[in-house]
Amino acid sequence: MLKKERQAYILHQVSLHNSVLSADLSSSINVSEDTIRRDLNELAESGKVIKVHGGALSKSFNSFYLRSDVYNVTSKKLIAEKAVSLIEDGMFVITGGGTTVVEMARLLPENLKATFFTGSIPAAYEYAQHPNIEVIFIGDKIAKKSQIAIGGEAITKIKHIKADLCFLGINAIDTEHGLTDNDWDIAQLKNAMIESASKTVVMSISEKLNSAQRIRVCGIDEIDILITELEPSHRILDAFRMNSLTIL
Amino acid sequence: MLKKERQAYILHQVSLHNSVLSADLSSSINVSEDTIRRDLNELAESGKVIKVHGGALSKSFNSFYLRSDVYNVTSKKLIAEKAVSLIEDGMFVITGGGTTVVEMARLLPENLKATFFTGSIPAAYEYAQHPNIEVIFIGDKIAKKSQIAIGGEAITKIKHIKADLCFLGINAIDTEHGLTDNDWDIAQLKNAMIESASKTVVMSISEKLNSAQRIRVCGIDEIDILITELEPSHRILDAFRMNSLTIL
DNA sequence: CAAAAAGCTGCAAATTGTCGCAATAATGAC
DNA sequence: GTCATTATTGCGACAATTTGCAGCTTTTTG
Repeated sequence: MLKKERQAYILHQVSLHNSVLSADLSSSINVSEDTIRRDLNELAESGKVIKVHGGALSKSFNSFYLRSDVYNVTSKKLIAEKAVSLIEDGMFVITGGGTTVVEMARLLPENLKATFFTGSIPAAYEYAQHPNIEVIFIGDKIAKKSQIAIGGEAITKIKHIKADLCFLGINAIDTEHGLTDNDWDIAQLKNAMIESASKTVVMSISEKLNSAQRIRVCGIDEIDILITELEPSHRILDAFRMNSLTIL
Repeated sequence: MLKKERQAYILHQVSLHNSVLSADLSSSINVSEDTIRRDLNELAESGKVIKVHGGALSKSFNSFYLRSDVYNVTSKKLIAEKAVSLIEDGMFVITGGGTTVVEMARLLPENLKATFFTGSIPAAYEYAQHPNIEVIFIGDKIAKKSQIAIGGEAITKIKHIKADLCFLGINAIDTEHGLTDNDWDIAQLKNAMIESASKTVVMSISEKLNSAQRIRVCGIDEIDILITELEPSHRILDAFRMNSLTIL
């Protein structure tokens, strides 16, 4: 079998099954795995497949999420960067959904090894792109608006988790009412997450500070760390600092 | 043998087998390999064949494999359309992941009201875009390659579901080995889904018919409906029809 | 962390390709 | 018919490509 012919066969198999193993190919065409590897390298270099340990993947498979964020991206990136610095190797982290969390997911350093729990589809998708992170999806009925799993099932599952950190993007926070939200199910979920984690980190752009919504998630005293896009010393944050929150 | 005659013979062989080896030609026409090479060079220069190390390939050879990408999309759409026609209002449907399933998700009619269970992130994302569909995500550890939840947790959850229909995109199927896959976890998952549903529908482009992978998912008798891009009466499908599968 | 699997590097053997050259066949002019 | 010219072919030496193997490193997995 000619080299090109073999590579064409490999491409064909990849497009057929979305992935191939070097060992399978080797035995089905009767050439050494070295040869297959060299073929895969060439195909990967010319961009026809994506090479992975042990085989190759179809290129078209992984790209269904378009990055179409618009609003407050730079603030959210700033927040996300501060958030990432809190995560250490080996940690169990539970996170909600929302754009800030997704932004954080994208900024996780490549070599970080940790386990992430989430019920948010976009967040889970981002975590799954990361090479060293274990992703556990907390399933239940999916709320359309927020693309997050809500319901008793999810809450029970969350209660069985003991995480080191909980990251939440939030809708409203003030020192009087604490953390509030406008969706009952989401509020329950966030509450459960907070109770399951040793430390709770809330992330918010400064606009949302000192505002309140209808439904209470938890009191200010259950939150440990507050991250905004501002300097930690900014005076808007004074009130929170006085409630013994750590400000980043 | 005249030069032109020889080249015509070579062209004939190429169109017949899609590829030729210089050594084979040399021995079958009794000329030196040098001569063959010179012929191949000329044929390649005038664009009649594609020359490669050791021989030559038919020009249509490459486009045959390149076309298959595009061509597969349309077949997958065809398959998805047939699949959609099986779903009725009020049904409980459980589905796997994979491109065919995602394609089906995109084609669900706007007014359809049904409940969908899945553990696939891309599929759940698509279902969640639909206005009238309830989406239940079956959570567990996410397998990176396939973006699908796998593990005992997911399987237990699936076993508690009683669905009307199960849709699976598949890797390989034949009448002898039944449904087979190349990933152990995915195979377990598919098996659980099949057992939880009254009717199982498998979707496959015809190229995957009559092929087998390493791990068995279930026997052919546990499958009810087979959908391919072909006409149901196509003779490739005869073997499956004889196993009392409904073919669409 | 240790065993197993996969990958990489350098190397040697085999195959294939190229170039120049000479022998031969074909062609056309005389 | 003869001769010169040209095209074609095969040969030998050398270059390039391809492939498998052994030893070692990296990655994965339990």
